[in-house]
Amino acid sequence: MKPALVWFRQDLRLADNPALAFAARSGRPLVCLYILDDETPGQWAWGGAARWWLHHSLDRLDKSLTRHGGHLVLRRGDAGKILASILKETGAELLVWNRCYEPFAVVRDTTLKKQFTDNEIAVESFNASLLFEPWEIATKDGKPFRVFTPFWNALRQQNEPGKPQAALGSLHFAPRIKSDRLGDWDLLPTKPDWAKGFDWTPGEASARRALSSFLDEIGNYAAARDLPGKDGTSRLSPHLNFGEIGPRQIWHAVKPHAHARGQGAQTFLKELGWREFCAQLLFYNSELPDEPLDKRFAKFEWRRNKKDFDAWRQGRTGIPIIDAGMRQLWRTGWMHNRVRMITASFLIKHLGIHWKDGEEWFWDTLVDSGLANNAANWQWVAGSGADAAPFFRVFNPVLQGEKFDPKGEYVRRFVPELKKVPEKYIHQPWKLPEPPANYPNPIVDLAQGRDRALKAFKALSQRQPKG
DNA sequence: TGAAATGTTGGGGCG
DNA sequence: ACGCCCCAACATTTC
Repeated sequence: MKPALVWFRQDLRLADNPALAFAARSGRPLVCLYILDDETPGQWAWGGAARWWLHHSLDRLDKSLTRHGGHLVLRRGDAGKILASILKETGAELLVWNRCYEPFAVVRDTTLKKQFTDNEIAVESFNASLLFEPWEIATKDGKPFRVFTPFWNALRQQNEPGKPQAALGSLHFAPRIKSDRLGDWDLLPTKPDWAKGFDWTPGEASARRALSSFLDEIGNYAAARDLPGKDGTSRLSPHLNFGEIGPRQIWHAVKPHAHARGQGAQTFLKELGWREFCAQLLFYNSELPDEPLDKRFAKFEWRRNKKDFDAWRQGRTGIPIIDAGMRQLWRTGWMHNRVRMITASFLIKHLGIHWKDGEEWFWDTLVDSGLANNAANWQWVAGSGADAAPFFRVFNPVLQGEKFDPKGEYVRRFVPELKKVPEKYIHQPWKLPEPPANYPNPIVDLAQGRDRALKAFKALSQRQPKG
């Protein structure tokens, strides 16, 4: 029997993997392939931290396949060319994949499906990375939603998302073919090894452990998730980003907790809803990562200030909660969600710097930098996105710090210069009679920054109707 | 998934 | 005892 080619992309798992399951059930010997395609995505090829994750995740996937007697074939370059050559090399007559929803991926995959089908190759694609297809959740007149709450209500009125597929028994594989060596892809940092502080274990098994330990604490999620000094979030995002675990597996594991006391499970399911909402926004608005959804923002005059931007990136703005967040990001490849909102608001509003600059930095430094989430959320903070924060909503990083990191645990963990600052001043050390000499003064006066932002954004909001 | 300014209320001090 | 003022505490409005 001719082989089936399984093209892995953002579904680096064996469980609940409909494409893999379909290929296995076909009875054909399997060729499992991952292509590092940096050409198709253009600017949005995986950033540095995501590449670190990808390296380890591919390594884990290969080991899982090895346990089943197979291996993962690695190739690098334009996906279409590589697929064509492997189809020829192996004689495979069936090609399967799980769908990606980034606009460039949709274009590529649609073209390839037609091209290969025309050449007598059976091509099947599946949904492994969303609860529902973007086109399955629509308004009464069939349009995509622009506001989260009605989107969420519509999602909840659907039948339950499909149950995850049971784990596969045995797999059998086609003879081994040539593969790149993972180490030759240079996905890991070298010069400075900035990933040495990453406290993550990529891979499907680790994803499942993360889910299971999160479920033990999910009752506290509603309140604990806002406290960056606590470990109250699921930390599933990078696992989801590469599909080491699927949203349906998570949904059905969390659902039984949704009737217990406390809002934890419900609140968390809603976060999965935001993920779906972002995916839909990008699916229907291909310009989302690059252009403001609200066209009034197209001519907005952002400040260009390299010095301020560098201070933000490097976590030396002189505002403790901002610096703690930016340093957590650089050191661990991840930032607590509450602090993502605060740091993003500070960059956009207090510093007046373009949200795209922030978006690109997060893209490069986050291990969970999904295109849809990253773009939609930056635009949300900027006020140019869907269901966006109004322009006048400016986070005060001092108040946010006092509210959500009242003892300064989080700040002290990532900003050692402030370790000894008393609680009262931990979020505004410049008010100390003698501020720590090795910690910078604020690069912007918070009241002035807020004022400048309000003026600029107010002028913009009066310009013309939304586009 | 804000913050600050402004308005209102009501208890207590005090003449 | 009463009215006046002060000012938390809370609510509403505005940016």
